[in-house]
Amino acid sequence: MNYNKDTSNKILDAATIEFEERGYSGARMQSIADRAGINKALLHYYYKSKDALFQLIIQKAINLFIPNLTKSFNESTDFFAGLEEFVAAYIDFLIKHPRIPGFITHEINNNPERVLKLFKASGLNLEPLKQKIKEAVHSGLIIDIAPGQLIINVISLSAFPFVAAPIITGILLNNDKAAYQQLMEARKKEVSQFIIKAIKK
Amino acid sequence: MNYNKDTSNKILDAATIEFEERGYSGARMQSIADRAGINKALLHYYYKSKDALFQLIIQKAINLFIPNLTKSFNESTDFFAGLEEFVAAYIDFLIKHPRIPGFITHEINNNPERVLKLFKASGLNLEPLKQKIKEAVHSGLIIDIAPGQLIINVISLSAFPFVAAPIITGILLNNDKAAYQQLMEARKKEVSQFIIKAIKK
DNA sequence: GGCAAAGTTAACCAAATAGTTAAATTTAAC
DNA sequence: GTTAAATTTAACTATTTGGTTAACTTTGCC
Repeated sequence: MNYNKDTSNKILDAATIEFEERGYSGARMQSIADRAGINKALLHYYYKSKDALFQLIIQKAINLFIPNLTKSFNESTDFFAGLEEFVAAYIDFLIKHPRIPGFITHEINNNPERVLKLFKASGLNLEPLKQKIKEAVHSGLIIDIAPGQLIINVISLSAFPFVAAPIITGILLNNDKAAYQQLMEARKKEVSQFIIKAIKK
Repeated sequence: MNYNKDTSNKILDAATIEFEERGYSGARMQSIADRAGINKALLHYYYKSKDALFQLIIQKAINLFIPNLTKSFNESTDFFAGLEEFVAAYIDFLIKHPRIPGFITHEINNNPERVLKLFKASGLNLEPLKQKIKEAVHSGLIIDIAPGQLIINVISLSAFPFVAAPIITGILLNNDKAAYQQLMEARKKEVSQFIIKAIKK
């Protein structure tokens, strides 16, 4: 069995686009082959099945989506600076991969067991982060807020505008895509400021 | 052509569940028939096609999803009270229809033109709300924030935790579904408080 | 019980889909 | 030019899917 690394990557890139755009059910192997500029037989030569390919793609998406939350905060001596840094980096990442949150949330709602297993396999550990939030509360630095709620708020404000991109663009911005991009860029700072103001004592 | 209203509704309910769970591509007419407790031939007798059925379901979902934003705020003399009222009612609605935001965002990313058309057909007009936010900024009641950004933040904080329900339940709450329900109930108040603190001068 | 309305069955259709296979062709390296 | 590696072609398979149809059965009403 021989593989060309270039071809393999072309397939992965094509499959990423296809699965992100259409989800597992809507994606088509022929379409992936077309996108990759190969024939379907070669696609099956390189990747055993649709399912095998999907597994790789969503695993990668999850590993990209899960920011190293604990690292970002643990390395920052200043709670608020760490938050700002995280939000900016995270939104920046999402600007480059705008479809990932929607892809993941759709698939995890379709097959919770399978996708959650991948989340857990990624080694995500939120306890240090929760602890750090608790300490900030305890020390009087921020208001009394449950760590889980704060984490949810941070991710919601960062990710949902990408999930809802067509609505925002179409309804709020009169189909002005450039305006949408500006809005997202602006959120790198606006979201963290919003959050900090909300929690600062 | 004769129709039994009861049967018609059973089909709509079944289709709602099927489309919300699997999306358009993943939904199966046989599955919808099974859920409704009828045979597939009758399903086609009542609804011409998968597409026709889907159109009805997503139209209804959008009409439910779009809260009457302007009404809620226009009727409230107090900006913050109006915000609190809206958030509580909106999250309450989402608790009852937890899959709607994920359904809509997935489908609108799959077929933006079609779904956006439905949004526009729903008569949503955000200008009065934007105006009200501008006035609150101008009068010094709230910080200087772009109306669009505030609207995005309110909807993000309200809706995304439902889109991300399996992640929150599985990762943050150790698969404790009751805890998830409590968390969502708590958000009726926590979200509005978070927002008000973030924007209040 | 009769009859019309509503629903079911069973078989069917065409198209699409993921996947397969062997032979042929092209590419790349020497 | 030769050869091995990589890719393509063309045809195929089995299954699934949305949709159809006519005959039959069940239900509800009078």
